[in-house]
Amino acid sequence: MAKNPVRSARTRKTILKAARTLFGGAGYGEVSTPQIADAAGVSRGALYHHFRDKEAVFEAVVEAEFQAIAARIDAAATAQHDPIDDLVEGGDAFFTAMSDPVSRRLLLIDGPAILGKTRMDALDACTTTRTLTEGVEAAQRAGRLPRDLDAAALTSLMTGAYDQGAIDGFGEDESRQLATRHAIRAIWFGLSRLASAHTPTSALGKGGPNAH
Amino acid sequence: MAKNPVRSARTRKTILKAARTLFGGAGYGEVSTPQIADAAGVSRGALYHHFRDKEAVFEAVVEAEFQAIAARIDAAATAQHDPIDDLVEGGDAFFTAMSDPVSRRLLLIDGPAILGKTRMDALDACTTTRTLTEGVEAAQRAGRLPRDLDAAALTSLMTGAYDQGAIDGFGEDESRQLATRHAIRAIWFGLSRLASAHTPTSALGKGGPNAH
DNA sequence: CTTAAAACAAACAGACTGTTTGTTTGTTCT
DNA sequence: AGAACAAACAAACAGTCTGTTTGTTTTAAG
Repeated sequence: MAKNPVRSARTRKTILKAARTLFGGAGYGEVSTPQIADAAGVSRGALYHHFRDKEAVFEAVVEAEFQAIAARIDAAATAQHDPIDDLVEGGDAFFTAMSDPVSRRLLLIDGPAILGKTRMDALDACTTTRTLTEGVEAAQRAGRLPRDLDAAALTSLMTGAYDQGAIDGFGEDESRQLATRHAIRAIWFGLSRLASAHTPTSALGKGGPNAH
Repeated sequence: MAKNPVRSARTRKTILKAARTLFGGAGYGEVSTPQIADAAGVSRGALYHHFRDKEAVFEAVVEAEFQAIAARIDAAATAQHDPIDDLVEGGDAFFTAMSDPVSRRLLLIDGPAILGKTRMDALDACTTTRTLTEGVEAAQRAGRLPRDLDAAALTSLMTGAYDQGAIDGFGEDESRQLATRHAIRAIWFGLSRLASAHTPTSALGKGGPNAH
């Protein structure tokens, strides 16, 4: 299939590097294939030799970005004693990784719009979401998160919270970043309180403080 | 400015209706201005007479969508005794409104990517986000949410949770929708537990169950 | 050294965007 | 009512982009 794998890999990498900067800076719709080819120092023909179309270039960029982020999260994952602490730890690593505006644009803004939920989930399933899902399930098994909550639904909600927190909170100053980290910690610990109190969460609501 | 306001409003509305269906169905990038003009039964000239460019059409569609959703949420907002119940109520109305896949695509997927955070926030500030922000601040004043949490940061996180919950949970079956509503209720009640317990949230973490 | 396939370059066809130029419709003032 | 004028709409145009096709260079294998 590959007659000259070393050259192929080199130009492919060059194209992806240029594309990442452009897509992450201006957004998918504002970047043209001539721009990418010029920035990479290759012809448009070369680009279309290595990638089916513009969207395939973007998808490859996003996939690489996911893997890079996942690697950084895994590197920061030092197993704590408490599964809740593990979740907080992983989330903090995610936030730190998302300090890069290019990563934010690629993974959180343009990715879902261009590739769609299905393909984004497929790319994400093996990386950042996996960490969160496993963490939630482990915490439920340990009784540190309410067992009657649907793990997939909760994971989805918390993913959204992390993503939005990164978008809104990490283009800003340091104090806002701390406030974001603090708030998400509070969400985890609040849920953990519900698990400690032996009240089914379905019995909650429609009452004053500490209704029972 | 408008010499013939009745005709103007009529065609503008026709264009927006056609554009909403197309944008909400196929996505901004896959819809062309000839398509919109054809679907609306007008010429492309008419379209560009009423709107500066394709993006302006999309922005108008999103703005109208925001207002429609906000109206539905306000209509469902029956002030409860407890501010937490108010928050849950408003969120449920949001989820119900987001059962429409067109709304989801416009407001949650394409909107942020095409218009960007700044313009989306400007459109959202007077509608759905306002409800949530006010609810959070009211709950904090009432001591039903931890006062040491940054209201803006928490609102941002919960907005993300609601958005992702709508995207992931409301294209699916009924049981998943219930699980999503249940999980977000648990988040609110968990936070409310932290406020009831007189523990500063900053003191939480790095400990077993009910550490103190 | 020859050769065949991969890697790359360049030219091309179709489509789309935004602008310009021209025509119709409706209002307003006398 | 009729002239004058501006908004509303239609159609043609220029420039750009995407994806394909055709042609050239490079490189590994025989």
